[in-house]
Amino acid sequence: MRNDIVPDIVVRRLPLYLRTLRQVQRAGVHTISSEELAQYLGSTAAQIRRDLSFLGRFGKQGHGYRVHALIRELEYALGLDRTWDVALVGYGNLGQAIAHYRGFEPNGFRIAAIFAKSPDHIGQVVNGLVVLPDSDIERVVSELGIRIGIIAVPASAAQEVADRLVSAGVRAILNYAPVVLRVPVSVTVREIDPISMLQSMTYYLRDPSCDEHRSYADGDLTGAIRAEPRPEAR
Amino acid sequence: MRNDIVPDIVVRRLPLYLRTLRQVQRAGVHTISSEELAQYLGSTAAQIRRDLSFLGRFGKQGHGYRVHALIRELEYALGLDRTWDVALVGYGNLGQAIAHYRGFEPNGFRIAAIFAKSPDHIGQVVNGLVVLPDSDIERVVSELGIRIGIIAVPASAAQEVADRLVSAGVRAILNYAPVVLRVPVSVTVREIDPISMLQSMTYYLRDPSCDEHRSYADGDLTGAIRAEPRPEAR
DNA sequence: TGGTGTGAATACTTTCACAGCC
DNA sequence: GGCTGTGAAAGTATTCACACCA
Repeated sequence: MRNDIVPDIVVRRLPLYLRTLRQVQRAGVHTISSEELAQYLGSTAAQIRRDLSFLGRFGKQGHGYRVHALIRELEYALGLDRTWDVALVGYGNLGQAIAHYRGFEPNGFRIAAIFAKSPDHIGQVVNGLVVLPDSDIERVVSELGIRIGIIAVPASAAQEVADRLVSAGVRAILNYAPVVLRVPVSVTVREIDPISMLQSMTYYLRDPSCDEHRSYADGDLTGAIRAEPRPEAR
Repeated sequence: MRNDIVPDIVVRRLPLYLRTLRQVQRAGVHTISSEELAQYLGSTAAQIRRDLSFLGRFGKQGHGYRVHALIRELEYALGLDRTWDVALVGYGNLGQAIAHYRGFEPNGFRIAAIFAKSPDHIGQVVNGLVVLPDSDIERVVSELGIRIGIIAVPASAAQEVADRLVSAGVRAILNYAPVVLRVPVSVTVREIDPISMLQSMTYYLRDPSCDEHRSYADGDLTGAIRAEPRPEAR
């Protein structure tokens, strides 16, 4: 296992490799080449080989990768050979949708505490979990040793929530609020911002007539996994 | 207005600039320097100046940028000087949460049609909109001239939905399903995948003791807007 | 004086292409 | 023969640093 630092851009792609490998495994595939995997991912064989080489040498020349073994390696590298407790803050529309989402558990994440500010929400029960007042964040999160937080509160409250989570020991935050959070470098933040995504896509939609800067030349696929989807092509 | 092609990575940052500018505008600020804006964004002044220079020369030496004028320029560049109709496909937990989200309209997006597969969902009414059967996608989307789709269906159905949306004329897709969609290059796709985000963050959480590759040297902030948040620091 | 816009330098990422191995 | 792992090249993105300007 090489421990050259793995670039963050590579780390972000690893879960997609994992997801795809699990999929082909379910389909009964035991061995896969970088070329085949690239096909599934809309990526390139070279990129996949390079990315995986940051973690180690898992392939067999002439054969490709053993799907099962590679899944294990990725799970290990990503720290997914265990279950992670998560604290959810916010129980409005979005927070409730997140709390009811059934995709966390099968992927190794468990919502272990839910916090809200509104008295309407506090005390509600979801999946056997009582929604707690946000003033309990510090105590409960640190008592449970939770390292991951999900922020689903309005923008105006997000920074305060982030500060509390961090002071309670959280070191990874999934932020649904449309604000840039200020956190120490020891904390990783990932933003989910549908509005920004829509707003950046409209750049490519404006004015479908004067398209001279978008000359969709080849029949290539989007390749959502590539560094830059380049909807404007070459 | 320069029309050098704007790199996609820059296009993706423009909405964040817009969001921040609107925020400071609400706070009564009329003029802002790249340095101040960078402060708000956890970015750098040079990056902001470079990014904006792809769109034109909007600043005044010695003064900075007029907030109002810059907002207008960004709105124009992003095609946000109008309202965009959006088709939502999927009306499960997630689709319902999206349908009820109040953040689209104030940002220039309007859910103009909702489609579902399940008979339980078809016929329901939200915001005066009847949930239609997904077999209507082609007809309704093309009749309404909708160019933007949101996919909130299970992974197994996502590709088929994408194909239908595209054949109905959609050219931008916000995809909540955990699959890589195959679409023509003329279509832009942005993925929202909380599980992948969590799974990539756990990379930085494994094994808090042997931290030799993470030596959070400086007191820098996360800078979620930078190309690479580099939680592993230098 | 203070801050923009941008060449030039640096840093990072992807792709090419091939030696080496199963 | 077929496919990995990786140097080297090419391509992008960020940062520096400064001429220039209001």
